[in-house]
This record gives sequence, C-alpha cells and structure tokens, in this order.
Amino acid sequence: MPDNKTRDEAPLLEIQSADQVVRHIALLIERGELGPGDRLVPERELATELGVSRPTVRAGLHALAAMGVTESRQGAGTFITGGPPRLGAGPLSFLAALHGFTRDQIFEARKVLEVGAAGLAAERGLADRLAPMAEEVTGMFATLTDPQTFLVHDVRFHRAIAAASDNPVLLALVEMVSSLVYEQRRMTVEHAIDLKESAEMHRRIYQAIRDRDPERARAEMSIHLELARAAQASEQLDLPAGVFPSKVVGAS
Amino acid sequence: MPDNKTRDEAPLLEIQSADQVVRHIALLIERGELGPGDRLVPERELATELGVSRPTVRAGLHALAAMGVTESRQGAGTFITGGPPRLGAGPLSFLAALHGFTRDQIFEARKVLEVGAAGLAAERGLADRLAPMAEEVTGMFATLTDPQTFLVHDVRFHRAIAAASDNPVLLALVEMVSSLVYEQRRMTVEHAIDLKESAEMHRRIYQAIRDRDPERARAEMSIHLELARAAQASEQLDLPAGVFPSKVVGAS
DNA sequence: GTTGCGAAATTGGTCAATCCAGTGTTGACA
DNA sequence: TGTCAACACTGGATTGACCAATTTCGCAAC
Repeated sequence: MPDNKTRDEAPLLEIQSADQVVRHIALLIERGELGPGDRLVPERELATELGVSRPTVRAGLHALAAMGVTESRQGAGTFITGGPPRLGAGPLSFLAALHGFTRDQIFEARKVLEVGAAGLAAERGLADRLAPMAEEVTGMFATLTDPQTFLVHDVRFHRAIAAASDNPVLLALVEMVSSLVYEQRRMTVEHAIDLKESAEMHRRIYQAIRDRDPERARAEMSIHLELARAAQASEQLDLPAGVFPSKVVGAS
Repeated sequence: MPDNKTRDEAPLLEIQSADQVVRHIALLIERGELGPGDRLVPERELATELGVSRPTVRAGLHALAAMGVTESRQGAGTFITGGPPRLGAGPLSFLAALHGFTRDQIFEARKVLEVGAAGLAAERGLADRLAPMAEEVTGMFATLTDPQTFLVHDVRFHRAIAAASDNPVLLALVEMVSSLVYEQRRMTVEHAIDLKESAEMHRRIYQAIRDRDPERARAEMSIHLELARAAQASEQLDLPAGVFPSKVVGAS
C-alpha cells in the first residue's frame, strides 16, 4: 500500500529499517504466503531483498521472536511459530514488575477471564471438550498427596476450560494471565492446603459445564478463584508481583 | 506426550546472548533499579558490562522494544516505557492473522473483558472515575453527525470504564483487544448506523455504573457489545480478521 | 542396491570497526 | 547576560568476517 498522505500527526515517512523487516513479514503473513510452521527466507536473502544490512534484518527478527511470532534455530532457519495460538507471558511480566501489579489484581483479571470462559464453555457444551476436563479432575483426586503433580492437573484443567470456550483469543488471554500466577505458584505449592476441597471445587465446575448450566459454571468458577486467591495470599504473604519466568521470551 | 526431539522444551542452560541482555534489564527492573521513564545505560557501556558486542545488545533492546518495555530515541538514549501500563497490539495482531481469528471471536473476548470491567467499575463506584465517562458520553451526543469524532469518544468511553475497574491488568487487556477492533473500524465507520442509539446505550451503561448497580452494568454492556458486533458485521461483511495497524510495534 | 558416515554447504549467532543522524550540552561570542 | 554554533554523546545502520549448529549429499562400505 502506498503511503497515505493524510497522517494526523508525526510524519513517519522515514520508517525504521528494523520495523520495515517486521512489516514485511507481517505483509507476507497477511497475504497468506506465510503460515504457522513455515520457514522464511534466510537472513541474508531477506537482507538483499529489502535492501538493508543483515544486522538490521536480525534486529527485526529478534523483535518478531520477542512477540512470539517466529522461532529461530541455528543452522536450520527461522520459522513462524507453530502450535496453538499463544501470547508470551513476557510482556505481562514486565508490565507487572514495572507497575507493581498486585497479586490480587492479577487474580481479579484472571477471574474475569476464566469466569467468562467457563460460562461460554457451558453455553457451547461441546461434547468433545468435556473429556480432557474430566480427565484432569480425576487426575487431581488421584494426586491429593502430591502437590506438584496436583498443580499440573490444576493448570491443565483451567486450560481445558478455556479451550472449551472455543475461543482462541480467550484461550490465549487466559494462558497469558494464568502463567503469571502459576510460575511462582510452583514454589509455594508444597505447603499447600486443602487439596481435597480444591479438587471438589474443580469437580463442581466441571459438572456445571457438563450440565450446560452457564450460570452455575460462572458462579462455581467465581467462588473457586476467590478461594484460591485467599489461599495463595496466605501461602506467601508479601512477595512482589513481578516475578519473571525462567525463560522470558518464550516458555513451554 | 513424547514430542519429537526437535520440539523439546528444556534448553534452560543454553543462554542466547541476546536473551542475556533482556534478562539483565529484567533483573534491574525486578530489583527496582529501573522504573518507568528511567534511562538505560548507553548501548556501548551495556555491551562492555555484559561482555557482549554492541549488535547483540541492540538485538536484545529490539526485543524489549517489541514487548513494549523500552523506547529508544536516537541521540537521546533508551528509556523504560513510561505512562500507563500498556500491552502492545502487535502480538495479538500477528496471532489473529496467523490463526485466522474471526471478528466474532475477538468481539466475544472483548465482551468477556469489558462486561467484567463494567461490573467491577460499578462495584467499586469510584467517584473520581465517573467524570471521564460522563464527558465522553456527552461528547458522543455532541458528534452524532461526525462519525470519526464519535468513534474517538466511543473508544475513550470504553477505556474510561476499564480504567474505572481500577485494575491495570484488566485495563491493559481491554485496550489490547479493543485496539484490534478499532484500528480497522476507523475505515468503515463512515457509513455507520444509528449513532443516536449507540450513544443512548453508552449512556445507559454509564448510568448503571454511576448507580453502582453491577448487574445492570454487566447487562447493558453485554447487549451493547452484542449489538455493536452485529452492526459491524453488517458494515463490512467478510474481511479477514488479521489486519495490522499502521505501526505494528507501538501505536499512539 | 542399500546403508552408513563424514565432508561440505547452508544458516543462524556473534563480533569488530566504522560511519551516519539526531540530541543535548556547553562555552565562546555578541 | 543572553544566543547560538560547535562538539561530545547516543542510537541507527553498514560491511565484512568468523564461529557453531544443522542439514544435505556424495562416496565408500556392505
């Protein structure tokens, strides 16, 4: 597209060369010439194509990698990120650290997202999404004495609900916010409390969704997260909210 | 789940030099030695400090800039992003384009977020957050014949509600998702429909929040977004969802 | 003909030195 | 005392080279 002359403010006719790389890839993706898993042209070719130097190309690719769009493997090439839609937790982590987000605030945002997701999941009532949720619930009951493994099932259960909402945007958001909580939860879960009751709550949420009762699903999820928030608050009292995951840019 | 060896997930010890830069900045932020608006050490010094070359430092800084953590001004320096907490729309735009998010899906996620925000705003009932909302509503009624300006007030109203939720995480999420919609909305709003009715709906939302009636606030916001979704669907029929804003990394 | 292995080509990762382009400061001059 | 031009500083970008991981492919052995 040609530069539109009606630009309200700062005349950015001179674009940053690094952004030019990002925009170029964006264009290729937009046009469908590049999809998840695809490999893009080598840095050197890209450099000559765009008429910029290789370090510049690399800068743009680093930016894309930071946004979770690409992954580079030395010797192999640079690829568009495959797998399910994901938003890295990095940006949120930085925001949390910079502005001192409270754990309560994070939990509140999570509550909004997951309560909505649970409601949608119940409304949709997709049968094939129920099995994964049920499996994680039984997994919880089976690991009441193993907090670490229990937490894994916990995480997966909540992800399964978000997935059952059948909305990838919501799923990505839920995972982004949740990862902020879980990352450090791993450390404190050892002296956790009342895993039995926690498993029961999850079961009730599952049943509500299975029964296609959105209102009950929302209510159960709401009280569950409220209790979880209180429980975690008692586990660790005043740790700062901005805790960075072990790998900032992209983690599993 | 035995993944093939190319997709394993534990190269923790292997540190990319660029990531080292990111991590270093993250550490400084975490320790409170760097806050919003602060200026970073010059690239050259940073390079010698970390024992890497300057291009490597630049790569890391580009990654940070892509995450919205830093901003660089030629000749001045690199600064930690100031202002209110923001999540760039870039990552979500790419995700939308890559995975073909539907406009309906985006609206649905927005609905979850903004309905929750409206509810919280009504629960909180912070007096000093009401004025901005009221102002935007009157602004809408004053520009019923000027769709472009009307849209500006529309955007600001929704942002004011998210701000009134008094949860910066929620605010950041709302803005991130909303920006996906608004960016292209600008183009189609010319032949918009029923600005009067739209303004009325916004007024009802405002009144519900002002009356500290969370349930009504949620309901009004819900039907408003539902109608807005339908309206926009009729404006433009089948455009792809992945439309990139004019400036990918950080917009005004 | 098939298989195994290793050398070579490919590709990303890094470094060094150099120049350019804005920005801010400072000190000389009016 | 006030102005403004020169200068040091900082990010932006380039060229060229080398290293390391991966892939590819041909050659030799079976």
